Amino acid sequence: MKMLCRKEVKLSSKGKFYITTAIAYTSGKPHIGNTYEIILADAIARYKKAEGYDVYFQTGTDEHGQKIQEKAEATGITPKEYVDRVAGEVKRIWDLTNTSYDNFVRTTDKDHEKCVQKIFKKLYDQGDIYKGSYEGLYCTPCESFWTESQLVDGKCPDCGREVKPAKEEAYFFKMSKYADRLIEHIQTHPDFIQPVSRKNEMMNNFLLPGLQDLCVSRTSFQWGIQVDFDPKHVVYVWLDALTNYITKIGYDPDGSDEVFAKNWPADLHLIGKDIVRFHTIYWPIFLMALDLPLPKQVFGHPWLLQGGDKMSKSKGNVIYADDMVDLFGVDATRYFVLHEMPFDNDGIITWELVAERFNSDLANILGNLVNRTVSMSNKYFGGVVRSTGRTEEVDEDLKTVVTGTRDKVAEKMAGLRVADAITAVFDLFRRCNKYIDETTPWVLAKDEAQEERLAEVLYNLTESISIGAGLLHSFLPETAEKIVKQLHTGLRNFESMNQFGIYESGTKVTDAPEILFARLDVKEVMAKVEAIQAAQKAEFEAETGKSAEDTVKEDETEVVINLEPKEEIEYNDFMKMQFQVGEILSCEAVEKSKKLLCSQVKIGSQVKQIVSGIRKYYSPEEMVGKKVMVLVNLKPAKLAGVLSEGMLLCAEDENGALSLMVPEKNMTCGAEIC
RNA sequence: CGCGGGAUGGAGCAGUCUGGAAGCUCGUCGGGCUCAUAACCCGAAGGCCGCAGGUUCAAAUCCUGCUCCCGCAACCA
Repeated sequence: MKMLCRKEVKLSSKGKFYITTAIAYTSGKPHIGNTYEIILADAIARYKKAEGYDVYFQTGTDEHGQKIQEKAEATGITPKEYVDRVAGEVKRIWDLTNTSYDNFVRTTDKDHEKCVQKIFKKLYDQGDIYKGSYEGLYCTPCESFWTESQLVDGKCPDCGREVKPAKEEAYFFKMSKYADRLIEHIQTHPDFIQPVSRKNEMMNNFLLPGLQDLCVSRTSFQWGIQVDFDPKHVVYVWLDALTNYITKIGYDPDGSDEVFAKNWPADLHLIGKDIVRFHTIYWPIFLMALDLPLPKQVFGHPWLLQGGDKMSKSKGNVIYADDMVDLFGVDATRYFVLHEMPFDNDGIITWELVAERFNSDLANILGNLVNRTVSMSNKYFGGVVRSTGRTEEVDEDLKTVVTGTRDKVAEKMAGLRVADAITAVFDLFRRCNKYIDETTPWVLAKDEAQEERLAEVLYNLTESISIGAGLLHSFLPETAEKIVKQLHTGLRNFESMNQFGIYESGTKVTDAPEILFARLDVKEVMAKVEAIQAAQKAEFEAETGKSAEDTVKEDETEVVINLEPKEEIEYNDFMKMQFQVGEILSCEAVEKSKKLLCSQVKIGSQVKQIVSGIRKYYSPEEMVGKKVMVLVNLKPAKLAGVLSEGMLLCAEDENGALSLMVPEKNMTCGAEIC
């Protein structure tokens, strides 16, 4: 839902500000980490608007690619149906979090597709894109290319058949042609890549060693934008996705419209740190080739991580914006992601942390402040707030802090330090709480002679809160509006937020103050969280078919694993495999790997070297002396360069944890297992 | 030696580029207050800033080595 109560934009605009988020890949429902990006962009967009910029804010979805084609096939629907569904979901969540984007683009939009085709043609005609071939090892039945290292015993990892060296026709973009220009641009524009640590990463890893030409077409799948002059090719990902930033604001190789002329170049591309490379290398080079100016700034924000565990649906610990909004509300969700995200490092989100933040910051500091202030006005003056001029020295510091907050926020926002900006606003509210303690209105109320002073104190508080609410509006729009509504005033414009005394004296505040954020019982929250997690697990099981029917529903503590049944085998097939008890004589970690252990295993009178991926679960020391189950006649293979002549058998649980299979009674080394 | 990121009081983070008394929020403990949502305000405890060296008058910050974590890559026989 777009915000309605936007203040009329001053004509003295500071100029335009075009901000984009990365478009979300429609391979699944976005979790809170993805949602963070759009909320962050929204806060910046709203803030810039408040400052007087003419803001254009674009987001959307990236809907092409092999993965999506496969997902759709697996679900039994067309790719278009699939992306319609997911894009709808993405948009729903973006709207749920009250983000004020101006344009929601989809890469399946016809005008975008058409424009990408034109761009592709133009780049081809001018020689930046050329036809070449992609070389690798090809498995004909699977229609897949594999690299040497992906092969299993020299054969296709999917079907096990022979592969042969082959070439696939593909179009490539001549990256190297523009590399020098890009390097110079990066070096002469220190703000281009933010934070700076990412800039060094790009220079050292990709630009300085020399850029490879980029493959920009594929023939191995169809779900993409067709290359119109060579229909068996589709345009490959980045040329399709990145160009949304221009195609959807009116770029056209044959002549762009005035919207494009006004907004391009983008002022800020807000993206995740994982795609910095594409936005600071390939994208600028595409733009150079199109003879367009480069975006002014690319900010690669860090990730929001689930504490302890990695987010995974099977564990039921993925946090979605919907659930957060259900439990805490829209603004609390926005507050958490905006306030808790570090600038440079990854941040941590847990339900407990969100609940804690909710209570201490939103309920205690802010909500309670508004409530107690409004209540006192009602109690002592029938709700009328008036300035009497009975100032005292103690007022000065309050006013200094309050009027200084706007510029503090401005300074933080200029550096995209959104978390620090929001902290500055809360410092204002903290100062107000302290002011109440310093002035003790309830004491003044007992002395009739102090009535004028008491009125002034409450006026100062009300005025401070309305300034705070104004500054809060970019971050927590609904809350800010609720506050000024209770104070019976409007949102203040940015210009005047460093001036004290604008709240109209004599205004009557609401006589029924609404609780902005009701304190939460963390235990109750966690009980609801458990229900959410259980539901998520159930959904996962239903989707994957894993243990859905077989798991006894009422016994939730019992976790079982059901596998896809493999095809039935003959006894002879079984007899082909030779299992024996082996004794581990020695064991050491494989140097080049993090997961592998290399064991010398005594089987009968011979000793075999066996490499296993169990380092996470067993130390080399504890391996020694164990009698384990070994598949002996497996064809030897090299792992991380080390020869392995068999396989140690393990059981794997639902979390991927491994346990070696050992004989239940002591067995002689070399005993056959059958 | 695959690439990269990280390690700061119980928790979450700033500070590191541009060396100069170790900071913020939460939690804990003690006190104050009662207008308010058991909220607010004040105070205290709690850190050899991962380890070991080096540069410097001075190092969380710069340099070297090491350990441990986390992504990616590879691989999980």
